[in-house]
Amino acid sequence: MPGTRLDPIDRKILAELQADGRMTNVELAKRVGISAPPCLRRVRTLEEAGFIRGYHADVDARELGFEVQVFAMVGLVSQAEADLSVFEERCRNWSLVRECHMLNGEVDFILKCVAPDLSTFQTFLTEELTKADNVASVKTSLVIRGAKDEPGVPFDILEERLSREA
Amino acid sequence: MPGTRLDPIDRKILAELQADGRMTNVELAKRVGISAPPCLRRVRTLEEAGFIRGYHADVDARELGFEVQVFAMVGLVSQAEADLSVFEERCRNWSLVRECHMLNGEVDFILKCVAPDLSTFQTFLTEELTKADNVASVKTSLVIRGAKDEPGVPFDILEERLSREA
DNA sequence: GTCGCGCGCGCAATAATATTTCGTGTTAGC
DNA sequence: GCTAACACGAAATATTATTGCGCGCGCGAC
Repeated sequence: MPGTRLDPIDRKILAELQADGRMTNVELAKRVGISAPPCLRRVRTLEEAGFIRGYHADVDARELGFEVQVFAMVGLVSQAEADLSVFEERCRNWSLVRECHMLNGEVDFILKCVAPDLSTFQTFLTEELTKADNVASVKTSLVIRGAKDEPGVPFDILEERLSREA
Repeated sequence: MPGTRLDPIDRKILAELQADGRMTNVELAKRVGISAPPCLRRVRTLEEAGFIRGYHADVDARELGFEVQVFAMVGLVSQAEADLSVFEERCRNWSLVRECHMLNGEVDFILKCVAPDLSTFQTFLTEELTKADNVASVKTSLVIRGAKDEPGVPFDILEERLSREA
């Protein structure tokens, strides 16, 4: 809701919980400078308003044996809305595919995929992805190494922007 | 540690905490079928062993006014290790850049960026990224819409694979 | 085989945290 | 200036986390 403007305390709460989602409410309250009860109420409100979608443990995929990470650029034959939706739904059902974003430009979709090894991915690629209806082209790139991986919101930019407005 | 093999209960714990990182320990214990104290001990062990890197609230960027998401493919002039490291370090310091992965193939890096609006991103692109030392080429693609975004490990594939081994 | 030994569980007690209840101060609107 | 809505914080209560044992199981030594 754009009408529901957040105050500095709410933004601090979001930033803190983004950094550490299991922080206790008393610790959070201390950090944002209010007492525990109103702090908890704010968190609940933020959750219900959709600012917080959920909480997740960040599990190390590599430690669990998922050695391979691949970006796949997919071009479709038809870009009619119905066909786009069908492809998106298919991506949601492939658990190797962790992300699927529709792009502008020459490529229609970018997929981020994870697999235990290359052969598992290759099987998926040749037997599932490229064979899927409406898929015209697939170009893949293996991730050699990750340099930064911090899903989330850059709160520093948000604060900077807000202070400039004021 | 590849020596430290996880048992089915540990994997269930990881899967549950990935799905809901704020689940109480008693609830988690109930779900994995053991009592609370050993469950908590397992969680702590998994954290210390690095299987769990941390916990994060999933904050809705769009609700906070970050309307623009962009993938940038970056080519460098030099791929010498020292130069790669320099570029990676720079990415870590750009808060617009949330992810940075080194790729094989024609492109050296893929960056996932987030910005409040297009002009903010364009400024970053023209004033920072393309002007940075060693950057040879940048090709950007705007995300039109997201169809799936579930960072994490596909535990169903892990279980399938383990049962096949047995 | 059987005797320990180590490991991991669960019960019970304690400490910490979450959550509810309620009284108070502050502020916007009239 | 008065009132109503709102958000805070103190205190009480309910839940949860955490610690401290004692027990049973499985495994290796003898």
